[in-house]
Amino acid sequence: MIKVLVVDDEPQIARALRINLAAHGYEVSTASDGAQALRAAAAIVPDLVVLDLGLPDMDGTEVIAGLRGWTKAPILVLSGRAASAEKIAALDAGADDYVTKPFDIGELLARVRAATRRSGPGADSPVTEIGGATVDLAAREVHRGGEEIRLTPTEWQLLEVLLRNPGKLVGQRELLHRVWGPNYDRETNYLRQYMAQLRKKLEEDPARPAHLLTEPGMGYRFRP
Amino acid sequence: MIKVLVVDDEPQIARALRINLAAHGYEVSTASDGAQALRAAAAIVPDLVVLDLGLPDMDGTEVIAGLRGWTKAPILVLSGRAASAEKIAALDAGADDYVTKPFDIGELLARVRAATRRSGPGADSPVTEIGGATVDLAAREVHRGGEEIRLTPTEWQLLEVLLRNPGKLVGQRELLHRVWGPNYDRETNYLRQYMAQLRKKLEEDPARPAHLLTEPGMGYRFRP
DNA sequence: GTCACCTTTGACGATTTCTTGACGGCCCCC
DNA sequence: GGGGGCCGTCAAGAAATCGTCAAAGGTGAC
Repeated sequence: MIKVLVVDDEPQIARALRINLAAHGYEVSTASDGAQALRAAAAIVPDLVVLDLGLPDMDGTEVIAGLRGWTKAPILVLSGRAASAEKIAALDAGADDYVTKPFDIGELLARVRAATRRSGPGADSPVTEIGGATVDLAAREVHRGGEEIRLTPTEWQLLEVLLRNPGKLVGQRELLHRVWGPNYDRETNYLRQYMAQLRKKLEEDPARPAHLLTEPGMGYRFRP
Repeated sequence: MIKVLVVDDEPQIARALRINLAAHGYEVSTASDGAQALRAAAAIVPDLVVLDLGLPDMDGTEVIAGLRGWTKAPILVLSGRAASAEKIAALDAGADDYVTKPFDIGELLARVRAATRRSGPGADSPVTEIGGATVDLAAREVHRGGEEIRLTPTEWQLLEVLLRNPGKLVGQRELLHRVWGPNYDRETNYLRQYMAQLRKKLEEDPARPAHLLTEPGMGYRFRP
């Protein structure tokens, strides 16, 4: 089932979207502000995000950037502003479509179909190899030698951020923000703790990691 | 170069699109009716199609269907009709986006960027060449002859400031401020120390630097 | 209430990185 | 020719960071 995350601070609109999307066979989650949206997205890993730009806590483009950091799921932006500059900013931040309110629900559904059609058959099961383990981010599964390995939610989030940036260094501040939230800046002991757990579960030789690498003083890197 | 096929029977609009797209680095072809469009598409295999629905010879959805039969290139539909039924029909026929005329050219370009961004993820981060080494600032990676070279955090910061101002002289005070903070003004020995380390790691002949140059009494300069 | 699991915290050597001081060579100016 | 300033280099102590172990909250299931 296709998972859709609806982000809107107006309960009526959120409710209307939820009902219509659910009626067409989508699995719908909702969030009412930017922080909630980012957390919910990390938790449920949606296939599509419908995002209202008029959120109370964050600028819309920040939310888009936060999502784009780790997911390629289509982002469909709703907004009351029809100004071209707004549209351009949102689209260039990483949004896939921009619909101005008031909108026709039928058209929105068609745009949702168009967006999911592209991304749907494109990616089957993006499995990543780490040491002797295979990681399936979409299915949230890790196997090693036929055995299934369980990861905790925090371990998943951390691993996902790293795997979505293969080869690239991810700063420790960025990791903390993405996994624990914007208020965490210096709790690098969290990173040490969870990186050690991930290595123990995934790496062939946890003491000498070959794929989950430390860049001293900067952050961590996943090497395929 | 990204190839765009513009299909419109109104010469003014087709011309305006061609000029704007070409100005932004796209390779543009044009067609003025549906049959031409399908033939041109088969010939040049575009990466994106901008399609006006009001064609003289065929219905717009037929053109979309004809393209969708063999290509997954994004189709961006232009139309004077704002009716939702039209939009839904076009989107469900296989279009990726639908823009009603009159449209803002900046917005259209943003939608083109959004559409091509999805389909063409073959964008590696830009690398800079220094001596025999390749520096990837985004990934925080340095290679030289297949070997990986490690830089410390301070070395990265210093190198980044220089590389982001290619060819330009950066004063030593500016370097100290950017890397160590606003309280450092005269600690030029830091610069000497770290410039020497960078040269040893990056330059072909560290004693006679070819890219990380000293401007005596002023500062340092990166020469590409 | 108890249990199992996950998250958060604290602390400690081992290692890397940063800072600091000193010395000689070079160039420019006097 | 002499002097001063600036740069490159080397070496060693100080500081920060990392991996690891251990244990204290928290939360939900039963």
